[in-house]
Amino acid sequence: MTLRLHDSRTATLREFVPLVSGRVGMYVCGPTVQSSPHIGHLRSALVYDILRRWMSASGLSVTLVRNVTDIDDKVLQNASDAEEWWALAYRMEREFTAAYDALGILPPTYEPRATASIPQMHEIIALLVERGHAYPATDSSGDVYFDVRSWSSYGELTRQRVDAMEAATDADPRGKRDPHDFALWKGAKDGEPASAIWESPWGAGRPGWHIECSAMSRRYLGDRFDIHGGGLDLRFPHHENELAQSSAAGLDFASYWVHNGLVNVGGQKMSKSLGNSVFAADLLESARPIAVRYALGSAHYRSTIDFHDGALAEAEAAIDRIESFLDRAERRLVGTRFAGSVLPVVPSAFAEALDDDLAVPQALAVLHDTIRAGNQAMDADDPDAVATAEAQVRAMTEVLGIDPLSAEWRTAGGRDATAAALDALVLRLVEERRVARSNKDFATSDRIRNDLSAVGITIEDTPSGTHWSIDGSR
RNA sequence: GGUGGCGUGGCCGAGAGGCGAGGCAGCGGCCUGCAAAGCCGUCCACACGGGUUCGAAUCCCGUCGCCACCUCCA
Repeated sequence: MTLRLHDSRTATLREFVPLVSGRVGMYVCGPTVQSSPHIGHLRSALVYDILRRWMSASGLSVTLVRNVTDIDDKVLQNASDAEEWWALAYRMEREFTAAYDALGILPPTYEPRATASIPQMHEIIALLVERGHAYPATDSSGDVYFDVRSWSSYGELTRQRVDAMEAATDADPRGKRDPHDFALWKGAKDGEPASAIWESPWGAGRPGWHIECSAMSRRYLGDRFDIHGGGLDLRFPHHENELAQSSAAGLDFASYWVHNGLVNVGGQKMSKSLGNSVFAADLLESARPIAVRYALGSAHYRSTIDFHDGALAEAEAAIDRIESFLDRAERRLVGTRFAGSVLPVVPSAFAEALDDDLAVPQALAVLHDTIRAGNQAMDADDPDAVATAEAQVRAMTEVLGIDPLSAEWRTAGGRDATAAALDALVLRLVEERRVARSNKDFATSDRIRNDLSAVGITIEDTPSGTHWSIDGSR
C-alpha cells in the first residue's frame, strides 16, 4: 500500500516517496507563542499527529519537527512591564503543550525554539546576500531584505505572479527595493529590550518571521526533507517566503507541501483580529478531551471545519458508541480463549482510506462498520468474530488517537480508592435491584435505577449481568 | 485585479459518470417486566438553468450564492 498526499505546491495528489526509504522527515509550523492556544491551533497539530501516527503505523520511521516561534513582533508587543517577552513566550508555550497533551497529540520528535537557532539563520541570510538574493536596507535601519525580483520563481507555491500581487498596504517600504521584499533580519530599534537583540554581520537586531523555519528545518532535517506542513493561512506569505529563501540559498527544501484547512466559528472566520476565537481551555472544559479530539479530527484535513454548537455532542455520541462496543466486547470475551486472540491489524479498507490523502471520514466509516459487525457478532454469540472486530477497532482507534482504552484517556478510570469505593456502593445497589427484580418488585428496581440515573450512573441489563457506567466514561 | 476553494438529505460529513459512505437526530420494529445498550427497517439528497451521454451529484457551458489568501494568523 502506498500513501498519496495532496501536494499544495503542485496542487496534485502525489504518491509519497520518502527521500530515504523507510524514513520521513516532516517539518510543521507550530505556533507563535504570543497568546493562548485556540481551536485552530489544536486542529492543525491534530492533523499532523494523525498523519504521523498513520505513517508510523505503516512502518515508516518519522522525525517530526514542530517549531516554536518565541521571538516576533507580536510577542514583543504582548509583553509588558510585568512580564518580559521571554516570560510570556514561555508561559504560552506551556499552555500549548498542556493543550496538545490533553488532546493526546503525541510530542513531536523535537520542538526547536526560534531563539535557539539564530546562527543557523545567519548562515542562510549570508548565503542569500552572497548569491545576490538579499541586500541590506538602503536606509540605515540595519534590516536585511529578500530580493523578490531576483528570484524568478517567487510565487510558485501559491501560483501568483509578483506583478499581479496586491501591494502590501501595511508594509513599511523603507529601504526596500520592491514593496514585496520581505525582511530576513530586522535591525534593532530604540526601546527594544536588550534580551531581544542579537549581533549579526549586518548589525544588531532580530530575525524576520520566515527565516526561522528555513533555518530550523535545515538544521534538524537537512537541506532537503520530505514534508512541510502548516495551516492554510500560512501558505502566503509565510511558506511562499520560506520556499523562496531556502531555494534561493541553494537548498532543496521540502518535497511535499501539506496544508490543513482552517476552523470557522459559527460560519465566520476565526482570527485574532476578529476576536472570535474559541480557546483551547474553554473547549476542553465543554467536553471530554477524547470527544474534542474526535470533533476536530473527524473531518478531512483539507476541509474547513465550521465549529458549531452540537459538534461536541455528536462527537461525544460517536465516542460513546466506540466505548460501549469495546466495553461490551471486553465483557463478552474476558476469561475466554478468544480474549486477545487476534492481532490488532486495521482492515484493508481503513488503510486504503488513510493512504488516499488521509481520508479520515472514510476511515471512520470503516470503523463504524466494524463496530456494527462486532455488535452483530455479539448478538449472534460469535466470540471469534467479536474478537476480530475488537482487535480491528482497537487498531483503528489507536491510529486515530481515539482508543478509549489506551493509557492517555484512562486517567478518569477506576484505579484509585474513590473509584473502588464507588464501585462497591453501586454494586450493592445493583444487587438490591437484582433481588427486587427477581421478586417482580419493579417499583423498587425502577426506583434504584432512577436514583442512579439522577446522579449520572447508567444501568444496563445484559445476559451476563448488570453493568453500570458514568455518563460515557467507564 | 490576481490565486484557490465551496454549495450533498432535519443536522454533521464523505464520494466524483452506473452498486443510496458513515455518524447524529426522528419514526417503525426486534430484544427487555419496563428501560438502557445492541440489531433490523425507514426517511432515496447533491444550489439553479442548459448541454454531452444509453446513463450526470460526478463531465462541459452559463447563472446565482458563499468563503479564503494576496505580507497579523494554525
